[in-house]
Amino acid sequence: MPRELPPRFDPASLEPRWQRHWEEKGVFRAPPVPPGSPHRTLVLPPPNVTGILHIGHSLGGTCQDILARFWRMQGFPTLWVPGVDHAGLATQLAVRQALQNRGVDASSLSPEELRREIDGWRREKEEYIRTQLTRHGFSLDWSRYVYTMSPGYSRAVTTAFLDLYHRGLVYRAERMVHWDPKALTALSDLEVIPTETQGKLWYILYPSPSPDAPSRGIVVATTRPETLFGDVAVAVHPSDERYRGLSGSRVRLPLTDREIPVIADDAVDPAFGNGALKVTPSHDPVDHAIARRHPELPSRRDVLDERAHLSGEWVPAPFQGLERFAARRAVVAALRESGLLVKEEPHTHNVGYSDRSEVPVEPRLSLQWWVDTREMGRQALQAVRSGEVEIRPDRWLNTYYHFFEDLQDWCISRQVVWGHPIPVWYCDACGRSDAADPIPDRCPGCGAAPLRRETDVLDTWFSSWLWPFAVLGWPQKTPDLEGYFPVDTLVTGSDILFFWVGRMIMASEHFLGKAPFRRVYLTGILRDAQNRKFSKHLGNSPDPLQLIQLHGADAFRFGLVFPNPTDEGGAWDPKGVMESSRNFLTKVWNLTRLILSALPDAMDPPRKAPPLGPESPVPDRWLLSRWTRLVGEVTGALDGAEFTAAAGRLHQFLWHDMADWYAEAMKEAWAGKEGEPVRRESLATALFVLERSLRLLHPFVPHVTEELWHSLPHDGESLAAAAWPRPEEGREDPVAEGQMAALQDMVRGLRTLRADAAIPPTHRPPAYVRARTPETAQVLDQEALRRIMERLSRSLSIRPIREGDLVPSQTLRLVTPGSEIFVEALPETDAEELRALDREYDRVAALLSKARERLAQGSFRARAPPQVIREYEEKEKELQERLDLLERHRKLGKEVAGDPPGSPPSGGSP
RNA sequence: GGGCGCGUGGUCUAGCGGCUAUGACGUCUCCCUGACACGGAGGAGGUCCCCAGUUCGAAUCUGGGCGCGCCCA
Repeated sequence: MPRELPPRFDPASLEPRWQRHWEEKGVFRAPPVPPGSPHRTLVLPPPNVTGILHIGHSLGGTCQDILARFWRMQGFPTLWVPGVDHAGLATQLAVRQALQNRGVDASSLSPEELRREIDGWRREKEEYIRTQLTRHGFSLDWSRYVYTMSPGYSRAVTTAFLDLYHRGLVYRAERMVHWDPKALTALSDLEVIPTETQGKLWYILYPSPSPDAPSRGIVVATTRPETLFGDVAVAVHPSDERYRGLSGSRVRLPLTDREIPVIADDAVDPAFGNGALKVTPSHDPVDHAIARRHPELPSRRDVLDERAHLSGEWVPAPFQGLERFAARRAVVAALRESGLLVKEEPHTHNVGYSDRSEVPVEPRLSLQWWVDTREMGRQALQAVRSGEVEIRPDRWLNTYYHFFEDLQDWCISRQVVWGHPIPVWYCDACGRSDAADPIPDRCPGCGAAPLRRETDVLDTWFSSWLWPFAVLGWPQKTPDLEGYFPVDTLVTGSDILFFWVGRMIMASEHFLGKAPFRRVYLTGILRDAQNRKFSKHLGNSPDPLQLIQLHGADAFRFGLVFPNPTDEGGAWDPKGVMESSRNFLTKVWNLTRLILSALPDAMDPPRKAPPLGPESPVPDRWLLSRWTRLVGEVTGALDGAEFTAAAGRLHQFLWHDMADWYAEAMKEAWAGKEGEPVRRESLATALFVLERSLRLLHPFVPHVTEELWHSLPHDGESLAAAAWPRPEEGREDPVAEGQMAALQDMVRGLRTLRADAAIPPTHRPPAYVRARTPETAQVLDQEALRRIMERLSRSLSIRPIREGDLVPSQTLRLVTPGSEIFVEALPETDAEELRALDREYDRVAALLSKARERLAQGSFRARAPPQVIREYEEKEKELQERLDLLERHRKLGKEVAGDPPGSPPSGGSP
């Protein structure tokens, strides 16, 4: 039953009410589906339990919720799985910090105690994240909630490891890794943030061993002098003239009595420094590769320990135990003292910082577990190449190809306590080792017990790459896995295209033989008003929950999707954006109030479109026609994941078409007597279009649309479960569209004239209008439309005239594309109007000469398609006519002071 | 250094061979007109980054340059 609405809406009271309603009705609970039957699936990229959701999560979640609600309304069984990620190292470090704030030293705890601490923390955060997601209004199926360290999910991780291990695709090897010397673990590439750093470049003389040598030595440029004790050679480019003949000779390693060879290698950049490179195989990946290419060189010579302190047999006594930056100062001082420091210059370069502990990462040789990605990478590349997986926007395709064409093996071991254990055992008695779950009590080879368990844990990405199928129950063949896999669209940020998206495709192709999703939609990365990424470090990311409390979830969601494109990111200023989307929602709210207040008490729910005919009011026919096209456009846009375009069309339609023109045109008719047929028919149209438009808008702003929908006559108990409209429900009406456009053209002309001439709002002069097009003439013939025009233009009367008809002399004049307009006015009001006439004359003259130029071109007439030539000719004619009228009006305007009454409007032609 | 992408009123943006270049925000003027001042009406504001080329015709296609961003070294 219709009921009263307050003039403003209060999201804080209305939103939680609908969230409870959906939850109680189980609207988001996905039904079981038989394999192969139509359905839709989404999986929420699991946020880290470490922290709280940020704006990027809100953006991705909103896009997914729009799809989920759209699909559900289209009638598809739809599953959207929520979950969180244990986020290994990140969580461990956060808890370590929290403990420290409480005065507890984490390293004093046993791994078991630390794990318990972390798990307690995780439960707290989990709850908050769930609240955050719920308050967005996301239509997640919480009965399918997944946590990556739950027993079920952990089984998927172990199964995946064992499978790869037994196929020989997981191996253990000593390689160069990113090492975090503070957290004491290897890091993935993702966890290393290249940071532009102001450093120095030191030029160091590596002297010749004997005084009678042809040169005094080689000057090497380096940013890391402290590693020189680990040098095994000096390398130069083979074609570098400066060092011709030196390859094969030897130089002395500064600050030691050792000698190292000079070698030639292509990897050396002759343009960097002096073109000579110190080769430190244990502490630089490039150097390591060089050393391996030269079998005569040792490929390992560690001088930094796991905490990045100088240590080991190669480090001279005075430098032993120095921390890396202290060591750097000490080495530079010693070099300066011994005269081997040739020069130092400022140098800006990229240094990798640990995203977790924020210290520079140390390249380090260490024994780690690796995934052989050659075959899986090939499949992941193929899945996208073949179109099995679609990437949107497609400009990311090249980036994706580029990455997978040069894929490196993947380091999956981490030296932390918080993560999935690696199911590998070692027998210290006989040296055997193998992978098994659970690990055996005693060694199957020699019978020794107990076995030593691998203490490294798995990289978090090794669990999240299984997400799209592990959340559905894999490795078990659950009904969800059989019915709902694969996922339709994966929505995530473009920054994890490789680290997550690519690896999920690898995993799915390998373990299930098909792609995990049909489409990937990459959202942009939002930035703040100063164009900085929203990030934890900068502390510039507002908590979405606060924004929701402040402005409402609906305004927040709409502001994320419109007007900034969801795939572009860019500057996003919460204040401005939220205000404008809230204004839009208030507009929709009030439009509903207006229609509601006009509605008769006993109005049926709009079950189908009113049967409008040629006799029905033009604005009603026009609105239904526009709406019919709107349905097609919004549906098409959502099918193509064009969220911003869909939102923009709805915004345009509801605000400008429906509220500004349609409601303004009809509200006088609505205020008429109960029984009038026009009134009833028009309100039926208004109700139908409004109710159906609320359905279209619902996926974007679910709460407010639900509230409004319930205030209108409606069928069903939830808008979220209402059917998605189809264009066939409406009707296109080109005639009404043409006439309405003509009406708008005239009304705009009249309004412009009033404003230009500064006619006071209370003054309602009569207006004379001559049609220049058939549509304009049709409009002027209809009394009802003239009434509407009078209202919209605040004219006393609209009087159609013909060429040559007389109008009062004291008139303002205007020529629009479809009409010629005269408004009775006082002489002193028209000075500005004359200036406007002049401006318009110049503008039209410019357009005309452009069109003329084109037509005068012989080659244009010879080569352009006839259709285009005709268009230009018509345009020229129209512009010419308009220009003539403008010219006459200008002349008349200037003579107006002395004009006798009753002068012809357009130059007095017969 | 290599690769990819993007440059459209003050800001963000649509358009991707032929409309008088779209819209939002901001700004200016007038208006509290019976849904809404979180509003209405009307303005001002543009070398479509620059230079060549292709074409009858270029914001749109091609090449080069400049600027910015991202990814990989």
